[in-house]
Amino acid sequence: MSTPGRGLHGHVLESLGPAIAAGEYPPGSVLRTDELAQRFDVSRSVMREAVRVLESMHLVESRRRVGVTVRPKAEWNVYDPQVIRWRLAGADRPQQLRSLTVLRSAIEPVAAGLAAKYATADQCAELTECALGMVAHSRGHQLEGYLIHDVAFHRVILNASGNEMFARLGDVVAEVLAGRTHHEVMFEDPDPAAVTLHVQVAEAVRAGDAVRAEHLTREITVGALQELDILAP
Amino acid sequence: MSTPGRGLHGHVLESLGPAIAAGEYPPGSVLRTDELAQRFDVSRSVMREAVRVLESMHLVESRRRVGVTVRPKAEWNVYDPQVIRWRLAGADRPQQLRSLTVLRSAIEPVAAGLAAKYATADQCAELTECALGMVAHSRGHQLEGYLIHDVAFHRVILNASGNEMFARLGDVVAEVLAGRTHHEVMFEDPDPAAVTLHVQVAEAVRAGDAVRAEHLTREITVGALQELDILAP
DNA sequence: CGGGATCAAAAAGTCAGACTTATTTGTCAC
DNA sequence: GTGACAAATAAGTCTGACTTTTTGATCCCG
Repeated sequence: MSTPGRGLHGHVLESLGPAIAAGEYPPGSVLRTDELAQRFDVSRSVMREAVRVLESMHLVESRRRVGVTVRPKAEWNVYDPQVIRWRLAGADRPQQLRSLTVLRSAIEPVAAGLAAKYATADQCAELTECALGMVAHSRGHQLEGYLIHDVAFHRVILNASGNEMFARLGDVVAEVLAGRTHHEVMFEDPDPAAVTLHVQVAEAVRAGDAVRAEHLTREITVGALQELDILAP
Repeated sequence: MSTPGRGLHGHVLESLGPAIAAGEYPPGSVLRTDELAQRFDVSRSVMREAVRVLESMHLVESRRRVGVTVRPKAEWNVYDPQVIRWRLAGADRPQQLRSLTVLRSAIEPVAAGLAAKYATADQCAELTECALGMVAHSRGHQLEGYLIHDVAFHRVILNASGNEMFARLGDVVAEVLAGRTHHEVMFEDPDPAAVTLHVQVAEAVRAGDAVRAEHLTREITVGALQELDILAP
């Protein structure tokens, strides 16, 4: 999506990264650089660069006389967009989508509250535009058009929060929303209640009503949690 | 803290990474691999590995015939623990601490609510132990002892939430709390109200009262925001 | 039989040099 | 001015030799 396999080492990463992220190599598995270089038909230099990148993501650890060992999932840099993409592309997809949705449910309401305080006039306008776009595509199986505006809406909220950490979650939210539309069962038009909520959030942000924007966004994320059957007994 | 400069390329990273993270090279600055290799007195192979790591963090972009260009801060992988550490070590420290504290204020209350539902008996016991440790070190300038138990407390909450994304923020929270104790003005004993809140959170989690755990934790994070003068007009 | 020192093998780490390739920039003709 | 072509440049790649660390086995001695 953003960083295709640029260069040979990138090509290797796109093959090896998803495999590790999918758990094909159990934690503690040992790989050898030379063997990998042969397998992917690249020089050791290239293979070493790829291993360095995997190491920086905490997916593997390289030690002398031992080799390249796969680290347990609990140590991975799970916020690395590349790792997230790799996990979403493999067997870990369901769990990844669930944990990301819970993350969204924590972040987005707070971000919306901040956006109500700090959003610029341009951002307010863009937000309203997105909400109207969602309304326009909410009926008649225009799921792709709806998705585009939905993603844009949440990106604007996260950016307008003024918090750099929130802003960088835009890509993650985009992946979750896209995943929901493309992979999960989504034959019907989006829930009208959700569409209304987005419009109301845009209004609240424009009005500078932080409490209301946060509350409404929380309702949106609760809906997202319910879609994945993440509920409290 | 966790990954000291292992190997030559790690040594280079520990020097170059903080410099870039501190903004010493404005976005768009162009570095050349050969020149860097000379400057750090390493071979090009080693320098290339270091550049690859910086590239995977989205701190720089390497392009043929151009060189290694520094990317704008908005594109950095700001959730990479290494990047966070580098930024905390440099001129960006205040802004980084603020944005991380806002992040905490979004995540931790939700995590505490989930912990109330999913915490094991062991985790509840550990939580109580941490809270008691905080009480024990809350008076008489035992800041270091207090910090240790404070960090452990929040780690347990994040782990007990059962969400892998939350769990991986333990290190970040530890950095923030340590930073507050060590760098900011912290001559006095911790706020007694905050200590009480931690004890109450432990109780709520043990009792399985998610709403109460979330609400109490929100009070704790509001206090943290106030310490940094992050308030709403 | 146990324990510590020593030694050998294994794999990553490092370096140097030659070569390839893509990209930019400048130039020249049209 | 515009288009094509050529030169310069810096990253990218490969190879081979060498070093260093770590492990694990062996051997000697108590």
